[in-house]
Amino acid sequence: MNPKKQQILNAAYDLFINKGYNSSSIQDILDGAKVSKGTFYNYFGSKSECLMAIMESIGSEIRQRRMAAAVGMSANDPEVLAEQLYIRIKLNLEKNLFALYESIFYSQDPELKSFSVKQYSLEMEWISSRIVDVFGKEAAPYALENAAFVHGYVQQLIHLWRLVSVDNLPADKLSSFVIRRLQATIALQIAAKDTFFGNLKLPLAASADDVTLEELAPLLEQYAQKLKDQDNIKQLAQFLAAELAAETPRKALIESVLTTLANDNRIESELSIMIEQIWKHLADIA
Amino acid sequence: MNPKKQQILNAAYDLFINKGYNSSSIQDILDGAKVSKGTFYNYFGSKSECLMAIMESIGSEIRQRRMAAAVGMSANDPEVLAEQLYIRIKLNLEKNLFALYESIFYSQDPELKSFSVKQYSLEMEWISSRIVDVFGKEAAPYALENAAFVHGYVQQLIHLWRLVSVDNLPADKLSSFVIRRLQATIALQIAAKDTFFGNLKLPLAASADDVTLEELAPLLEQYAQKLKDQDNIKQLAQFLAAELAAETPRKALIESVLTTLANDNRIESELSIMIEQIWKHLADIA
DNA sequence: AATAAAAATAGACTAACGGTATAAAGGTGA
DNA sequence: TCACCTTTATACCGTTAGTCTATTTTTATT
Repeated sequence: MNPKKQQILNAAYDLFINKGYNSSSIQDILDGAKVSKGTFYNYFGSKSECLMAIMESIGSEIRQRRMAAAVGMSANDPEVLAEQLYIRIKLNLEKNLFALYESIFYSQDPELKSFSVKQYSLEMEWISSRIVDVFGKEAAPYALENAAFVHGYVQQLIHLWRLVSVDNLPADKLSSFVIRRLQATIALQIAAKDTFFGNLKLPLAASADDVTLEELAPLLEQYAQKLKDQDNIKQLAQFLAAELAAETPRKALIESVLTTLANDNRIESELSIMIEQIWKHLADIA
Repeated sequence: MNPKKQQILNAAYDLFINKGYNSSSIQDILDGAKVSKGTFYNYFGSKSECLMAIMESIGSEIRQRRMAAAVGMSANDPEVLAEQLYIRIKLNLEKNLFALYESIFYSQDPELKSFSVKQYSLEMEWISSRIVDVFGKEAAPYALENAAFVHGYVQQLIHLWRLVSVDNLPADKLSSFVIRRLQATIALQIAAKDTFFGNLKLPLAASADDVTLEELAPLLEQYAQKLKDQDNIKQLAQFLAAELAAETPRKALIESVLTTLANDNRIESELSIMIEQIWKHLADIA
């Protein structure tokens, strides 16, 4: 990453989380990053594009940490889900991201708007799929609405905590509490067959789930080629691409490389999404 | 209400819900209301003050409709709660208020910020107290966190609905669904004694609940005196104030007047809050 | 090493914003 | 007629996001 660009991102990041997005002017960013306006607009087409780059990198960090938390654990362990939930809460708290998320969720800027819808959909889709992991296939028809349950409950409990207490939010207690409530309610819901969304699915879910490992291999290869030769990640990604395309992919090797990648915090957004998809489809490999 | 002021409010209202608060300029409002800048600043000290006036009147309308929905029904009927929940959802949908709420919830403007915190607290406090109405005193320690449950769940289901379906949101089905899920989960929660907030309460709860009927009477009288003589509401409010201050208040009469007031859609915010408090304390009267 | 092409940079500039100030015009009741 | 208040129009201020252009720096090529 270009150092000037990184300077700008760092300064914008600090300002956005401390002063809020709308209240931070481009001039503030320029002063903070000690660059001029021309430099800023050389790297970002607009203020909102700068914000999106920041959000993208945060999303990437969350995906990466969540993968790291799941490595070597069984997918149906509710405590792993609670831990993964906790990862986002803690990161959001540490970096004061709530205002940031919400200020763009209801933005009028159409680019920001569609970006945030995509981010939101990804998160809901992720929670849904983890709910199916934990509670089994019979929970699938109820997964999406319970993702809403989890996400909404967490959000409101955080809001309320700030009004009722001056102490730091016990994020670990919060996430395990919500998962406990989820376990209690989802069992009853399945028994009662009480559904709101019915068969409705998120539009992106279909397309994202349909990507097979065979299709992923060339995409991964394509991504790897853009990296510099001396980058370790390039080697790993290219090996992974070749192995996925092979007649008989060696599962243990793939798992090993994935684990290494899941613990590398330099992973970019595009790659982290692919890694997650491979991980998801790992069971398909004999 | 002054016609010019009403003109401004109407124009601002239309703009805020269609273009959003931040994207609507004062000039837009002036053009829409066909008034000059001087007139605007004669009635509102700032753009945010104008927004707050709009939010206030919406809040008043919701309180009034919710009271009307509860008149003559028993307070512990879950279907009444579902109906009252539906009232807000429907109004928010009709008037496209979600963007408005969220755009001010995370505002940097300190006045707007504290205003929205107050509005939010009032809503959570209201849901909490209704939960105690419906599920009894044993639900009290869990009321606040289940208010978070209800509010957050509703919010997320609405968000998601817009992503998964092009149809109109079935707001009635949504509210009764959430109340059903609440009934299911809260029983289990009480049995398991699983609490997150514990004894923590919203700070304003204590002060608002402590207002007695005796203290309310002079406040009501004070409010009534500001009204015009020919206003029917003045007569009703003054009668109510006198009756509350009487040695032996006649419950049936008070209830009758409250019912009349609850169905009058001209009621202002300040009065509607008082009416709600009287209604809440009605059981105290012999 | 010299030079040409390309990329990065600084900063002046624009239009629009929220909000203030002021002077003139209009309306109302005594 | 007069005093008083509301409304209007408009000029003005500081600040905003974004554009444009001239200059400097970097890179590639010979």
